[in-house]
Order: sequence, then C-alpha cells, then structure tokens
Amino acid sequence: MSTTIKMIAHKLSLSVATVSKALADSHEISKETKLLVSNAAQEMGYVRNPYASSLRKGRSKTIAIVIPEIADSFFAEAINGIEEVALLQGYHVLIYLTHESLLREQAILQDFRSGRVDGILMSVSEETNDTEHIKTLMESQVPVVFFDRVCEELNTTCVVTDDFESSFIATNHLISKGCSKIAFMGNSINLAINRNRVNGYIEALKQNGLSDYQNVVICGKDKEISQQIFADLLSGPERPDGMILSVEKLSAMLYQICEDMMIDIPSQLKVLTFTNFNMAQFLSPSLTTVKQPAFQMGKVAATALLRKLSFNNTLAEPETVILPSVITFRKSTS
Amino acid sequence: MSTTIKMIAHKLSLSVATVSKALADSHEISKETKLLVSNAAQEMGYVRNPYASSLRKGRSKTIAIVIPEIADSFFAEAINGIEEVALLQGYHVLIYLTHESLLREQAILQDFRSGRVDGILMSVSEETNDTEHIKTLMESQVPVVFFDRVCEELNTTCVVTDDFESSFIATNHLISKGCSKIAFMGNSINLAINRNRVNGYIEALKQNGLSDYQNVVICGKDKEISQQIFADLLSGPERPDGMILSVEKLSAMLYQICEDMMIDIPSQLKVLTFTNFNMAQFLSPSLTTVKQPAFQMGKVAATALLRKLSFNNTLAEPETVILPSVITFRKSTS
DNA sequence: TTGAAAGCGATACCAA
DNA sequence: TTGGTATCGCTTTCAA
Repeated sequence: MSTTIKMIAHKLSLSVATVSKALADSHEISKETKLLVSNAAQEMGYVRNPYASSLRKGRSKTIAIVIPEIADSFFAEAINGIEEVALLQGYHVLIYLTHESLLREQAILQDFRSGRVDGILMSVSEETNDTEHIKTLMESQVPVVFFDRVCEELNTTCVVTDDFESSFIATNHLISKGCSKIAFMGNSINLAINRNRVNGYIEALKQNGLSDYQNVVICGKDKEISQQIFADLLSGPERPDGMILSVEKLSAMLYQICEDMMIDIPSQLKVLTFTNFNMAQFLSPSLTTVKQPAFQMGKVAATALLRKLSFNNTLAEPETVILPSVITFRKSTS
Repeated sequence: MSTTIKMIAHKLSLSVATVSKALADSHEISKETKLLVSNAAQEMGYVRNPYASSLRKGRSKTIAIVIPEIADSFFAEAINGIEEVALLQGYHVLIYLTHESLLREQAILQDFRSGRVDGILMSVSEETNDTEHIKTLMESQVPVVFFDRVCEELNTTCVVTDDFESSFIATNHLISKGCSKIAFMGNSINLAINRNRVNGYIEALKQNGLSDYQNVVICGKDKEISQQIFADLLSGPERPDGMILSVEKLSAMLYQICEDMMIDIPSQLKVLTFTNFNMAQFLSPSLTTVKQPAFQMGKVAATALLRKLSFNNTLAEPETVILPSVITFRKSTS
C-alpha cells in the first residue's frame, strides 16, 4: 500500500487539505508547515497518486504520440525530441502505433475522448483520407499538433519540413546527372507530405521539359506488393534511370532488388531517398539522402503542444512551422 | 464535457450502479438493460474515464517501457513487439528514456510508486550498478520484466538472447579468418549482457590460445570520448586486426574512423557488430552481424509481464527466456 | 494560516 | 435484476 496524503496528515496531525496545499507549494501555507510536510513526505516515500489527481483536476499531464510505426529512424528520432521536451515539463508520454491503419487510428483517438491525454502529437496513417475522428477530438478541446504527416485541412499547428523544395531540388539533381526518366516512389496520395513531394518532383520535370516521363508510383504498406511493383517497373520497357524514394524502408528493398536484377547503381539507375538514416554514407553505393530534421521536429511539435496546454488552448493560434531538410549528394546519384 | 455514466443513467432512468455493471457486462444485469445501456453509450459517445476507473480499481491497465534510448534499431523493434501485445490485451504503453543515466532511471521508477503503471518492461542503463530503486518497486508489488539489458541478481523474469554463445561464435569466426588481436568494444561492465558477451569472447580466445591479446574496451555514452578511444586504439602500437562491436551505433563511428585513417575493412581490420540493423548487408563493406530477435523479445517480455498482471503477480515464477540471435557472415569479416 | 467538506467518475458492497 | 451509497486519493472552495 503506497503512502497517501491522508497518512501524512495523520502523522503530522494536520488536515489533508493543508498537506495537499503544502505539497503544491501554495502561498497559503507557512514555511514551517511546508518543510514539515515535505520532510514527512520524503521520509514516507510519498508519491502523488496521478489518477486521483487527474480525476480531480481534469488534466492528466500526459500526452500521446500517435504514429504509423516506430521502426523507422525518422519516427524514432522524433520521439526522442518529444520525450526531451515532455520530461522537462513533467509530462508523461503514451505511445500508439497505427501500423498505417485508419481503423486503428480511429479507435485510438476514440479512446482519447475519455480525457486520458491532455493533447496529442500525431503523424497520420497512409489510409487517413477521412479526418472526422481527428476533428471530433479537436472539437472536444483536446489539442492536436501534427508533425511530418500532417492534415493540412485541419486548422491546427503543423510541424513539417520543406517537402516541396527538397523534392524539387532532388529531382533537379537527378536531371543534372543525366536522368530523363525519373520515377517517384511514394506512399499514399492521401498524405499531404507525399503530395508536396510529388508536386516538387512534377514542377522540376516541367521546368526541364521532362514531363513526358512522369511516373508517380504508390507503394503501400505491404512489402510483397511493393517488391512486385519495383520488379515490374525495373523489368518493364520504360525502365526509369532515376528514382526518388519517399519512404525510408524502400531503400533496403531497392538495393536488394537491384542486386538481384543486376542493375548497377548509379550507372544504370540513380537513387535518392528521403530518410533520417545515419548510415547512408556507408552504404554501397553511398546513398544520396534528403535528411529530415527529425529530432528538431519532435521538439518543436512537443513545445507547441505544451504551450497550447499551458495556455489552456486559447490564444495559441495555429501555425505551420517549416524546418529545412538537408540534402546530401553521394555516390548513388553520381 | 465528455459523457459520464451518470448522464447515461439519467437518460435511461437507471442508477449509475446498473449502468456501470451493464457496461462491464456483468451477469447481474438483464440482456435488455445491457442492450439499452450499450446503445445509449454508443449514441452519446461514451468512453469510460480511465482515471476514475484506475483510482477505484487500483489498476491502471497501463505499463511502462523504460529503456536507455530509442534511436537504436533494437529498441525500436522491441517496442513494436511490446505494443502489439499490449494493444491486444487492452493495455496502454508509457515510454520513458533514461539516456543511460542512473539518476534518471531512479527518478522514473520513483514515480511508479504512485501506481501510475501496473507493470514495467525495462532495459537498464549503462550506469545502473545499484538496483535498490528496482528492488523497492518490486517489493511494492509492481512487477518488472527485464529484456535485453537485464539485472540477473533480481529475482524476476528476464528475456535475453544468447549473448555468451553468440559472442563465442563471433570471436571464433574472427579467429578462423586469421585474426589474432581481437578487441571487444562494449559498454558498461555493469551490464550483465556485456559481461556475458565479454565472457564468450574471452572463452573463445582462451580455447584458441590467444589470450595474450585480450582487450576489452569500454565505450561510454559520450560520442567524442568513444571516438577518441577508437582513434587511440587504431593508431597505437598494438593495433587490433579484429573488432567486435557490442553496440550498434559504434558501427557508423568505426566505419567513419577507418575511412579517415585509411584503414581497410576487412583486409586490415575485420569488424562485426551486435545489431538489429536491417541494412547491414548493403554497407560497404557489408557488415557481419549478430542480429538479436528484437521484435520477438519485445513480444515475449510483454506477454510475460501481462501474464503476471492477470495472475495478480502470484504463481508466476521468475524465468529466464533465451531467444537465439542469428549471426550472418559478410564481407567485413571475410 | 489551517481545516471541513464537497466532488471528480467509476466501482463494489449490500440491500431491496 | 436493480439501486443506494461509501469509497478510491486528491483538489478546491469556503469557513474558521
């Protein structure tokens, strides 16, 4: 049985009210009493029951991270950034994975209507084409801050990177290296992030008169299907000579397929990936990357959310923060 | 304001007790009433307040993951496995990072004395040489299950991989490839996992009469210091011709240093890493790895913890589950 | 400066 | 099968 305020009160012959206030460092309580209480608390190993506190206060000092997956260096790093900020402000962090399923995402957000969390940091799933579940939650005063995979149509704070520009630069880079048939491998078209990257790609093609070969390929979450798509594309008549991978895990897949099909990177196919992966430089061939500022994005998103919470979700107007990605040219596109 | 049991009761002219029982699918309640209640709940968008429930029941249906870091493919995958099991059984998952700090680990566990979580899944920090904080928690009936970085001296369930054997095989492999001066780069000697690996290494050296060059190097969490240690080791008179990296992130560091110092892998130095990393095969040179079954370890650990919880932490005797790692030989040790 | 008491929402005991 | 009510531990208002 853990120590309660009541026990402390009993021991010191004080009321629970006084003890509660003392522990909260209320100005109504005398210095001496505070000292007495905090000593007793220390000694008795008292830790405030968070559930009683949450129930009473209507706030849980807990936030949720809702993301598609975790075995991805971007999300792992972003969590790192979020955790750092949360810890500093005394918040606890619940983690939920949607595994790219809208149904799961809906179920998770549905649960949040219970008041389990004070706010949410979220990157939507590939399947999220309907945002009612998110809207509903926001309407019931649970602030949501998006990062990376945002919903642009929802009026709230978003933390993203410069997807259009990065993609534009990346495409131009491939073109400058002699590519004329560049394929863009993305995930769901539902995602604004993907649309922005696609648009950057298309714009670059257009400016270079290469729109004849405009090839946006959607690879879903299913690994086998993606592999088949790659294999078909690379063995087809109109084989690309350049590829932009919008999803980290496609890199390993493509490297494998190229090895199997004996396609040389970069001489036969130039490749570039949007990833946060820190070993790109040591791959064979070393991989040209657009590296997102994952840690920073996590920090900024968490900071924005906690600010909303401390301002009681008022006067914090929605904003879009754009943090720059860094493109590093390596052998895979040389 | 979210819907409460009281509101449902009011709407249906029932008592809160009845509604509560109906929602819990109690046998005391008639089929008709249950249907009535569940319909109303659905319609009103009712979600049980978890904090009120936890307060009353003394259980939170929440577990914590306490790990050193998250930007590491092992831990990321392990979380994946944990989350899967937790979700299936209706548990929520709080995540805490110690960043290899004992102080932080103690503070986190201290908080758990509040009843915030029903159980804990944990991999200890490098600095954890004192386990009082863990013992205290276990004594207050909060079950702890260790995975990967376990505390062998604490009497509870541990999920590990075959560290001694893997390390033994790995060392023998290097020896069979002609190495005679093999260095073992580990993290804290506090960690049983590290000791087991070191012992496997030492045993292999001994059996091959190579104990003259027995070199266990401790790289802490500080990146600069580790780099210096590597640089010194590789520029010293007794430069090793083989290296076992016990920590994933040392791989990138070593590849970089070898590039800078123009040391060729594998001709001048053979390298092998304990990692869960899925692109090892595409590194240059491709990296020989001991791959831990991270996802599976997460699943097994979570399953064990939840079983303890459902059995009220009785009759679940402590056990040690050993899941095998897979060693894959590649160019870095050829 | 301190204390009594109501109440957060759900659960569980006991009574009807 | 249903309902009244005490209770979980803490916070907060109001009174002393």
